Amino acid sequence: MIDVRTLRDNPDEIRAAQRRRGESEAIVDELISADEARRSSIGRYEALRAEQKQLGKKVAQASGDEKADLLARTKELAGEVKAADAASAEAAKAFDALFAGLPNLAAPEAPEGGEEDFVVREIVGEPRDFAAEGFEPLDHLELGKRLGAFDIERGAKVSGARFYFLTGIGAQLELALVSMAMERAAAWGFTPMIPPALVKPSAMEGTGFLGQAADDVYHLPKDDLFLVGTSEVPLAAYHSDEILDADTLPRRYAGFSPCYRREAGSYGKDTRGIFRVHWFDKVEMFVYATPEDSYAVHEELLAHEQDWLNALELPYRVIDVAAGDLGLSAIRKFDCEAWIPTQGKYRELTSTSNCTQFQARRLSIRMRDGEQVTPLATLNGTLMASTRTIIALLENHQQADGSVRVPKALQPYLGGREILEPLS
RNA sequence: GGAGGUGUCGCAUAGUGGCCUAGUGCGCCCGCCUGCUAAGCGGGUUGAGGUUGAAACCUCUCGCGGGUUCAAAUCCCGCCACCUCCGCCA
Repeated sequence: MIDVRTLRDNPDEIRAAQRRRGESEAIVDELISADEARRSSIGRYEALRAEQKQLGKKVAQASGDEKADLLARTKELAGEVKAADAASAEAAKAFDALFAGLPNLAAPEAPEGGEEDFVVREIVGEPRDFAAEGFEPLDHLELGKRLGAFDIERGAKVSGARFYFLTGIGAQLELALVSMAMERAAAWGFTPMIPPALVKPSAMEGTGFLGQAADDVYHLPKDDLFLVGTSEVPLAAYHSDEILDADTLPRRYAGFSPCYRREAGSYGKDTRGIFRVHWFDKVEMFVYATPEDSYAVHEELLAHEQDWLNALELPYRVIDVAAGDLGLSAIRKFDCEAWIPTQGKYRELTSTSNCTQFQARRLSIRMRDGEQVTPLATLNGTLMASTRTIIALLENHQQADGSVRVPKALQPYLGGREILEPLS
């Protein structure tokens, strides 16, 4: 959530952000009146409660008729206090429900508009000219079959559509990528983490995934637990209800976990291969920082992501995601999209968001800076999303004979292999 | 899954219905004293919210949520976490 004081003192800033996100401006006025109702009901309750406490002390000292009189008044008061308490709790609940649905502001730098209105920040590398090389590139599914890297049919047999087994070199490739990513992250000052992939509702709610994205989340009703769609969720909740010393910031974590996504509403989209799946594994960077530092940290995360894609020798572009496509929590978001030859387009491989204090307020994560205790900023960024990284590697580094070249930086993690050969 | 125990301020502990506006010790911060340090002395030391120009002030916060009562750290119920034991299990 954003700072309530912004709502009171500067509602136009929120209206402007809502407009740029293509979201309702009317919610601002609803929030303002809900906030007023909430505050006045708190005032009523507190006045009654203060009187009750005062009289309670007198009761203890009084005796005889005096005590009987006081008890009569105080008994009546007890009912009023209870009613006022209930009324203020209800008003608070109404406000909170509305407020929780309000997205973060949008950075002024974020492009205005929807999904298609991103701005290209940078293009790195050049897509290969397969025609010039004299062969038609195979898509990742075909390459995967020849290499024995994954098995879609049996994934569907065992778990359903959009599931797969990574097999043979595919499984080895993932482990190599994970090791390489974790090792690099550790060298950059990130603490390697393997977090739980099953979390309580508060963690899901706090990171903002039960809003617009709720349909995309797996829920286990019997235990009221959620399967995370990214380790951002447990890594953000890791320090919930804590006050961190500002001197210890930024704190950088790199989490490796499975990610589960229902992909509701994506029927018929990206059905071929393992591009869009219900489960994949990912190494995610997560940083707790001061709000002032968050902008620089965001650039740092982007630089790490680019460094990673450079090491894998993939052609890609960086886009500045438009306000309407930021999601609930982010104020700004950069995606790195790798070139997928057989699709003839750039597709998202990594994404980094600055959530400023939005998640920290929901999860109650604060920092102590001298005398001040204030919410801190959280940021996240993908380092290595296994399936899409494997797709990009196979397609971009394929050779005319169906083999795949292993980029130099990855070779040590595959026992020095330079080429992945088709099975037979 | 079953039985029992524990949960109080950063840490340790006191507190069995009103004198708790939660005491004490340690730690920490500020000051005094002192060749320096230590000791000693005095003061401060959870967080959230309301109100205000600001301060004063008020409300909430003794694991969490309900209940009983005029009044709850204290009594009752539910939940959570941790510990011990039994069962099951990678």
